[in-house]
Amino acid sequence: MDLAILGLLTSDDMHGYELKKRLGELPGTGIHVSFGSLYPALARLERAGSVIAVKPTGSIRPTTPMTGALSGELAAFKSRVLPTTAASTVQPDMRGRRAKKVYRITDPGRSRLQGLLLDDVDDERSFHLRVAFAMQLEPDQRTAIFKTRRRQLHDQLEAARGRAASPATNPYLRLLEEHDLTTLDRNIAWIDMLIATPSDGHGAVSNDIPDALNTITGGTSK
Amino acid sequence: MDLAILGLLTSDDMHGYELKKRLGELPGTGIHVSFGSLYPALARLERAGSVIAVKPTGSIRPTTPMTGALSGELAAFKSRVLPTTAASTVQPDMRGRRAKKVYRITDPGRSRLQGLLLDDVDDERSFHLRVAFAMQLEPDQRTAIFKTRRRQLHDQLEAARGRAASPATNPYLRLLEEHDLTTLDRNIAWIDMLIATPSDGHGAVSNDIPDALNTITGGTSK
DNA sequence: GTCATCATGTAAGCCGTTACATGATTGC
DNA sequence: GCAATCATGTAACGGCTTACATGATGAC
Repeated sequence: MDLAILGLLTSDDMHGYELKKRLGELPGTGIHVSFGSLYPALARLERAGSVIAVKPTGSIRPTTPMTGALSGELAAFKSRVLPTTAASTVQPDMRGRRAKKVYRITDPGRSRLQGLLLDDVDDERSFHLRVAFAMQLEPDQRTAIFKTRRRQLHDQLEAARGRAASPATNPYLRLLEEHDLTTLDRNIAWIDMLIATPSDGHGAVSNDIPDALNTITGGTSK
Repeated sequence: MDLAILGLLTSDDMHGYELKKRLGELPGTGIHVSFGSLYPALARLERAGSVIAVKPTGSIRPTTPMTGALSGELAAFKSRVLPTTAASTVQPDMRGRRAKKVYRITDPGRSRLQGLLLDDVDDERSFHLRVAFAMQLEPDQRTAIFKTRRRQLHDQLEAARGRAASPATNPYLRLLEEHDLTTLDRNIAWIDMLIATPSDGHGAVSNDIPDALNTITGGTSK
């Protein structure tokens, strides 16, 4: 949750309502966060200094480095916060709708994001989140995460293959079993592609999965 | 959770510890139920009359390790248990002694299972559970569930396609987007196969279909 | 001037987890 | 007899959801 928020705020300042929308639009997952968890999370992140609220005075991205201590940074931001004036409401739709509370990630927040990205991945959703924000990581960290996830899936596949040896009791269970196996295989191949993709994006293309990579998984019968 | 327990107990009488193992072996999902939720759930189901505890006949227990042929062993185990009647209820916890509690689903429990299976499906996991226990449903109910899920995925796919129109900001986000689209497409095709599969299991064979459907990203007709 | 939408928040509660505590069985 | 595993439970806690409560803004 925190990961998703901080990851999205890396690209743009946003208020809670919009954050929720963007969260739901993240591919690969069916993340639908409710306001009841989103707003408390934002409040918590703000208290922790990972994000700050800026008034929507026309969101000019700061070009100043902001490499100070937390308190210094907060003070700096507070000093540039401007009160909402009649002038700012004169242009209603020029910069999007007027938001009550627009959040911006801080340098400590960026560190927090780094840490969260390096946390153990347990399920598909959290891995997809890591992929979505993979650009925030160093190439070798990225690769390490991909490989760790690859091993997880590989182990699951081994286990599933072992189970699949015994005959399934009914047709739907059998289809589910097969679907599981091919899905695992496919996801492993996808991760191999991720690993082979350089950050500049000029590497492998999705339709071009090398056969060489498939054999690493143990060669799923096709 | 209740669904998974009742579904598994439909095939075999089981005690909690084993239930947990079998739950983890269900294909298509990474269901890892903890004891802390499993045992209270069993107690609740027992209070509700959905399951009853049956006692092992005593002397002989299966001493062979659980690795290997599960069904045969379970059948052998099952033959050694007797239902516990109200009058002859043995209370193993008298004087603080603990005993294995083998649970068996009741007729009310089977009704409960039916109801749970017909509940709204929200995510992948719960749909996979429905597929795993699809044989407990009438063919038309089964088909209705499949089609409902198909429509969900179809809508998601439409939405994802709309989003994919705008250019992805970085290579990993783009790959994630593509993976999402093809995954949705593939899962829809799988559901089509489920719909086309009769309960006797002599219909479509999974190996016939996936290769043809795998590469398509844009062609979910129907 | 009122309705839909945008926008933020709080409270109660469900569902599951980890950590803890205990007892029974098997193998050596 | 002692360790490892099998087996059952309880307690504390955490994350997320639904339902509730409130207010601002723009369209008509």
